[in-house]
Amino acid sequence: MSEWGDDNNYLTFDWETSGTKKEYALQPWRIPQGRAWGTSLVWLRHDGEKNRFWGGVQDDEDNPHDYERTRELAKTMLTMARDKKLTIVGWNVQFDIQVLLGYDLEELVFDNKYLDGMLLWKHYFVEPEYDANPKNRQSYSLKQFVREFMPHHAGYETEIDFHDRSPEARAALHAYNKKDNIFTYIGARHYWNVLEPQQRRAALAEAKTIPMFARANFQGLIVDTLSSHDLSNKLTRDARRELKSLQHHGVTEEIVRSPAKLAKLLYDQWGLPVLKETRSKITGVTARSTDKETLHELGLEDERAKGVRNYREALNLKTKFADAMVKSTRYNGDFRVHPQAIIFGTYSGRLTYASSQKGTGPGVRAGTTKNILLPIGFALHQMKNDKLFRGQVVAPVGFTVMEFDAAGQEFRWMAIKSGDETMLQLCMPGEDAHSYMGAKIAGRDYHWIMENKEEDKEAKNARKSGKVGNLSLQYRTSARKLRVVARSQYDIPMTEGEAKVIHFTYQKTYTGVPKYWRAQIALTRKIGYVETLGGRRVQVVGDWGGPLSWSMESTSINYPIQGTGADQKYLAMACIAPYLRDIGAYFAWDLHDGIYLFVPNDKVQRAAVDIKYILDNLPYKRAWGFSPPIPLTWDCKTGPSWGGLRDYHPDKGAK
DNA sequence: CTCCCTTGCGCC
DNA sequence: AAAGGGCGCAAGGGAG
Repeated sequence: MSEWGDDNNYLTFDWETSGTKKEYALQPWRIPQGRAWGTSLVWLRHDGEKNRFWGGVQDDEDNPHDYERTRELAKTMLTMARDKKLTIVGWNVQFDIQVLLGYDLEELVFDNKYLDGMLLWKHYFVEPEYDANPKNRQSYSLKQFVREFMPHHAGYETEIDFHDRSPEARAALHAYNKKDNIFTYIGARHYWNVLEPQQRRAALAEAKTIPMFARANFQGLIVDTLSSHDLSNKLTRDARRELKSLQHHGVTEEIVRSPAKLAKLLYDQWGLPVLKETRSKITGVTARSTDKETLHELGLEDERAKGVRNYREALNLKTKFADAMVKSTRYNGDFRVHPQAIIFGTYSGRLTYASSQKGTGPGVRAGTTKNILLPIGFALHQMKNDKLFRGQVVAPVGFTVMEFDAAGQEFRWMAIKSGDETMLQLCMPGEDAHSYMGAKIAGRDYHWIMENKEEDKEAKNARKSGKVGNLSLQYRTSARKLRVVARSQYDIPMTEGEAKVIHFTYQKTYTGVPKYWRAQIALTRKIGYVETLGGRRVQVVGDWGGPLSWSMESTSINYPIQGTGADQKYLAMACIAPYLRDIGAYFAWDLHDGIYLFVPNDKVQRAAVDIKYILDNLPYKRAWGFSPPIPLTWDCKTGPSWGGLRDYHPDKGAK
């Protein structure tokens, strides 16, 4: 696919929405509940000469919203697009597709193909965000596009009231919607035309997944709130137990929740040694750290510090991952949570999930309002990897959760990108990279470790060290940091000397990796951007001798690995989409290297084989022009809930 | 009281 | 000199 081509092949569309509360306008899952609805639908075809609009206002004071009438209008659009084989174009079209789903048009939605101007813009220009302040982030909104490219139209959205039902206001809204269509058309065409061919391919693969994400966002996830209550109570008991043994030492909830107060207690009152300080990048102010790693180190010598760590953890987990689930299901009113997948939410192309929407609520003083966060979902990407926590998310009745995860994803892409012969060999069938690294570290025989890793303690520990090394050292981690991670996250005792040995052994074993680091940095400095195997790009420009140089170098190294992982995931989703539709399965959520599906119970056995076959044989050559030198395989797990996933074995599955 | 910034921390 | 990367969310603390 090259230039934009015949304008007649595209159709833009846009919904305006409202609700019984303003905030419901952005929550399409409330449409079936009657709490949200479309107020204006417009679609546009441009024939190269002039704009041809269709659509209409869907409610005002005189003509209240009629679900069936609105549905018929949307159906007309989707049917025409399907029959004429048009590409449907939107701006953040994932949202507008959710509205279509709200009108019960799923079959027609999936009969069509989509393109998204916002997505194309991101593919054209994305930069890493070294500035943590979200206010300074690049906006990719349609309004921002208009401000930048058509400044004479900037501010066309002011004066528009989405919730005023007077016929005059609705007429203005509808006219505004027409403008949105025109700008969407101009923006999408512009960004499509300026993309390089390989960027277009990456964008198209991603665009194919848009309806899958829209459906997942719309449907939400079912929460077993009884489990949530049990978990919440358990965490309350855990916290109380910890506090009981700590309160004689002056610990309170208020102190533990405050880093400043906790530092005073730990270091001034208890007189513990200060192992680490934090320094603000902005003000340069230092503070004595009370983070988890510090508490872990202190806890090796002092039981109280260990207790503080456990106490704080229980408090945090309860709020964020147990109570938040119940709160969200209550807010949504459908016993579901709707964490919203944001396609291309990161500069590396990986997804993010939003758990809340911005809204306003009553202020403390009468007649005032304040900004609040509406709990539409939960922090899916951060959910604790523990059965009790993940078990809260269950499959719908009649369905099974299936997980497919790309085996050793980052290790394999690093092997490919670095071309390191040892790494590549370790990705071949029958090899075990962690045993190999463990053998190198311990000075033992590789096959002895592999064969005895289950029974022999020495072999087991060696492999464990090898695993930490393989997982931690791919991206320039120091020996010191390795030790902290091993001790505080993997619970592996490690001296400074041992950490240095592992650090040294890693670079000695995979000599191609440090070479890749250097080459990648040099290349990026030269051309000013980094590229993935799927053709995705990120701009890296700035002062290579300045304070951001370490970050810029890291982007150069890291992006081809993480970004290619993202490409792989989108390609995987696009390739399994037709099969999922065939068997009545659907995409549920994503976790970077894992794809989670809801599959009808009686189709699980077949799907385990068929989907794995598709995924193990993805068309990298056709899609990216790249032939992997090693197998890129996927593992399959199944279960009744996220927390209940087990490795799938065809023999057991058949019983 | 509200808003903004920082710290800490969950995941891959 | 030393430095894994990518995120979003909860909570405290201080400015206004």
